Amino acid sequence: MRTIRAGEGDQRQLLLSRWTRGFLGSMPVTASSFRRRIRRLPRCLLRCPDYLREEFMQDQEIAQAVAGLDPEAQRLYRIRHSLAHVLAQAVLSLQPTAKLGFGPPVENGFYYDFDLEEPITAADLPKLQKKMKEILRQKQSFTRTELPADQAIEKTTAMGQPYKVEASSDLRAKGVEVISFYENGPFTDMCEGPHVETTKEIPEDAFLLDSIAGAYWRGSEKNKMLTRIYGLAFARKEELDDYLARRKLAQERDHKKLGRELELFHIEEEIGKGLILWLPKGTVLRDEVEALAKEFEFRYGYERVSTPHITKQELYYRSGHLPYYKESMFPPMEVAEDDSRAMEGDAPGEAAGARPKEVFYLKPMNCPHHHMIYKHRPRSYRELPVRLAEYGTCYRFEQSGELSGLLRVRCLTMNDAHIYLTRAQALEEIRTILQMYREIYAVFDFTRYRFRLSLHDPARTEKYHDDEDLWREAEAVLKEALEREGVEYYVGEDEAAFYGPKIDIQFRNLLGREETVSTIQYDSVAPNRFDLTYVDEHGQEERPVVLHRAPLSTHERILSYLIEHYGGAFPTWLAPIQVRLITVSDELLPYAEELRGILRAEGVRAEVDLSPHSFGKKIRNGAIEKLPILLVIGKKEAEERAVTVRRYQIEQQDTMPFAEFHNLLRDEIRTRRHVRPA
RNA sequence: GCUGGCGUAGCUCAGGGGUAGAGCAGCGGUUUUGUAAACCGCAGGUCGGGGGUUCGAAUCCCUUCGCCAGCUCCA
Repeated sequence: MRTIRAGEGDQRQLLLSRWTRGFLGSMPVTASSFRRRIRRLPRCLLRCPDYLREEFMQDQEIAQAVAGLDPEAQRLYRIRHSLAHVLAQAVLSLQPTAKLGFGPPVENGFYYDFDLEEPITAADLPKLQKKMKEILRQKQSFTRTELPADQAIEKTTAMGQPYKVEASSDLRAKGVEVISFYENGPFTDMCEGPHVETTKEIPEDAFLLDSIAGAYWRGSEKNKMLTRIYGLAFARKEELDDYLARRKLAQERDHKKLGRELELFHIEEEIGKGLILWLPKGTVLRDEVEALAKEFEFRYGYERVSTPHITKQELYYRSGHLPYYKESMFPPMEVAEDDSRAMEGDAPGEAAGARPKEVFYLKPMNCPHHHMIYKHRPRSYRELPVRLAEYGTCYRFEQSGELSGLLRVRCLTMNDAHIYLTRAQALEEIRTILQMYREIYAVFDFTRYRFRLSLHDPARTEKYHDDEDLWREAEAVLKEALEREGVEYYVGEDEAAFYGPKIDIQFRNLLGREETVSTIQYDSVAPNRFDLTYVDEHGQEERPVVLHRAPLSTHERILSYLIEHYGGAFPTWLAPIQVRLITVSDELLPYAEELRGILRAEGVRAEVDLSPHSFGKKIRNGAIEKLPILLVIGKKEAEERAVTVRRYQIEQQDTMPFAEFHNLLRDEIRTRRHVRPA
């Protein structure tokens, strides 16, 4: 039985493992489990950048597996890949001097990168698309030719395609002997393939040039930025339409849009980018999520702490954030007692005298503070694990282009905790953390996530600490915890933190983008840097291990997911307004207000609609605001001390005694039950 | 940070050289209503900011800020 293992050292294997482990899952992977999972491979292939795919396809076993993919997936792959060539052909016909980068198939379609003399804008896309359709109608056939690497380099040079020259030279440098070309009509491209036989196979109405964006050549910031044209492509028109409809639906649920419409949060230019103003309703969401976290953490033996937002630079030299992490931190504040009130514009030093200034930073993380709490007195092995939890607010100077709604911000509040324990306790504790994570996810019915074991790359000494023994131990513990808990996971090579490996939980949002939401990190560095100790049963001082964990991420990030996950229609326990009472006429208001009083006395977020609108309008407003429960009160209900319960998007309405409703509601909120349309 | 696109009323959007518009929301009246929009009226904008071209700029040019998408980054 052949076993494919990650991290076999050579570069190719590393690349391979990086892009395939997600689909191969737990390692080592046996041939049988490999075959079982191979069905999921196409997506991986499609998401894999072109230059890595070449590496990827050279693995015999994988290449064969791909060849054995279901014919439909293969066909789609060929269509998308061929459309990329057709796009390049169309671009060249408009701009013969365009230089070609890579043009691979990707999830939902394809792209091609161009170095253009004349910029192309979105307005040019219809023209290009028309040209592509003309090309398709020409029924051009694709023919493959193979050349020895040397000749391939000559050929690409003769073609006047410098990027292809670079790519072919690199392939030769890696020992590739034969390089293939595909020719269709007047167009030739260096390409691994495979392609359709002729453009006839490509349906004219199932693709669409979608967007234009910049992309660095070979994905490196140091290289020139090329123009990338994205296209959507499917095997049938209905699939394209279906995808477009799904995307439109996803856009309707965009947390930025819902955040504005439902008055959850606001970003004010005058306050600063990436700095969120949480409106009253959004603050309820934060508070409820926080209450959930505190409940779990109490149950799992955490103690809460609280730490300041600014701290002297000395702490960050000790932690190693300075100078290493400096570019992600807000610039320092220099303060001297004498000039702390000095106005901007005063001559520097004038008021300060000779007194040395203190330098403060906004904290980018909570860990250093928690470490100081741990070490404020000697610790005994008897009290380990010590679990310190804080919803800590941190400030990070993220690159401006990275900021996006709630997903990437500059002020964030983390569901943070640090666990201090002996090395022997680590495995059990990590298993317990994993259990807690899964319990928490179950509350929200999360399904679009996967676990990633994020390991270090021993070759990148500049990125990681250099104690290989510690790496081995830490990576083994995380891996074993995952396996003992029966968690499906994949391996992310070169995804560790500098201080240790991690288990990251990758969530996929509605538009398919994946982000780390939760994390569990094994820190082998902090204990030394902070000189953390405990006294063991023999009276010896020992180093504890530190685990960082954040199941509920940051308020900002988890709420961006929750808003999209629920499409703004939150379950009752989470909803900013849980119950709105709507009266058929004003004379019933006193009854409604009495019920509201009863509910609010118990902490239920209930309100009476006192607006001057018509009854119908009040119902409509309640629906637009996506409130989970509207209580309709007419004469009939008032006489019987009843209510009519109307739930969001549930047609069936029930009239019941208020007391009965009250019991149901109490239970629904306590158990955090989500009542949804069937 | 880079590339491209976009900034008009609280929101969604029209207007593309000749003094700024609609719907919704808001406010004031009238209406007292049984399940997704009652009626009438009022108010609301340095057209993101700054500079330029022009007799005249929301409109053309430059610059700056912000937003969006992608790329890069993400302890």
